[in-house]
Amino acid sequence: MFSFKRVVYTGRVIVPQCASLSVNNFSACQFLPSPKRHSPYSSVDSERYSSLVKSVMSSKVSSQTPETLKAEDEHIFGPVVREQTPSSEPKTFHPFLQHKDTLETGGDSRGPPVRIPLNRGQGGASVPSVTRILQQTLSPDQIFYLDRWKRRMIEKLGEEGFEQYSQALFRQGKLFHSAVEDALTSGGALKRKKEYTPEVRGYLESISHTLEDMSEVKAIESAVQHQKLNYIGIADCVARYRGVLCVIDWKTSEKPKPFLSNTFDNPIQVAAYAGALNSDANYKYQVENGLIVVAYKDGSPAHAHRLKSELMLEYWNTWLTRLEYYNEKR
DNA sequence: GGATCCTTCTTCTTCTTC
Repeated sequence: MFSFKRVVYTGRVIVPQCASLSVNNFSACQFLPSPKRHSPYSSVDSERYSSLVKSVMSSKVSSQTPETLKAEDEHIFGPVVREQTPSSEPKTFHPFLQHKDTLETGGDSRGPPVRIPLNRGQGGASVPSVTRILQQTLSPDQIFYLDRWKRRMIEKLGEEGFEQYSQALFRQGKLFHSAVEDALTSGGALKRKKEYTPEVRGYLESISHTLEDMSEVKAIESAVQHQKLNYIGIADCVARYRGVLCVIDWKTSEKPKPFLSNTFDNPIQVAAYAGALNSDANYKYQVENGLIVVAYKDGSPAHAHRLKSELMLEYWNTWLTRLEYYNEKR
């Protein structure tokens, strides 16, 4: 095998023509067999070039990161006059919970779940949605990594292939959502496997253990609106998970997401829905907790990330800063 | 009927040993 030391030893960086190679070519040449003795590079001052080797070796495809790009840009174009990015604390405080008298229990109603349709009648299209706001207030780093991912995918699949791939991801997500909806409205019981299309079978198997922990489904695909803060959204589900009332978001994912930190802005989305629901007169109860369920196509057990009330409050603050940022930008 | 909306997804990478 090739150890790092050996790569340094083969020391391709010292060859001037290597400098003109693309990083791709460079990474290909690093895997050339390394002669153990009498190497023409053995006299190389490897210490002197170690940082260069390190920087080139630090990425298979590109050593660029948001930081290096920023530094590079500043060097070439001078310092950037940057748009204000969201701070960690919102400027104005808005309560996450509203009327404390209706807190938690959510009453004793055990009827069928509600499904409040989105009514854009009065507010019109001017009321922005949670996904729109999150999409438009991504951090520079998020934009960088998403762009890079897209670029690489297009290189691999071509423009058309990438379009099809994206559409397939969306279609799977939608099918999965409606299958879960179906299962929840029929009392939490999944149908027999055969009754689902192959596209969603694995995902449903993946979440089956979480459905067992679900009870008292109160709302499904239901619109929420924050009158004061002026935003809308559609919450996937409100139900009890292991006895705790939660706003629940179902996600499908190609990659495993075992940690909450793997879910990017999903917790902010859940907190935004919960905060809106708590202020929305259509709902006669308050929800303090959240749940993100990440389902996998191969049927492996879904990851269920619980957002307890303290954490929800933190994400609520993050949401408020994103919302402020969005409103300032407009 | 057409247009628009909400949502559906996508990021996280560096280190150098056996």
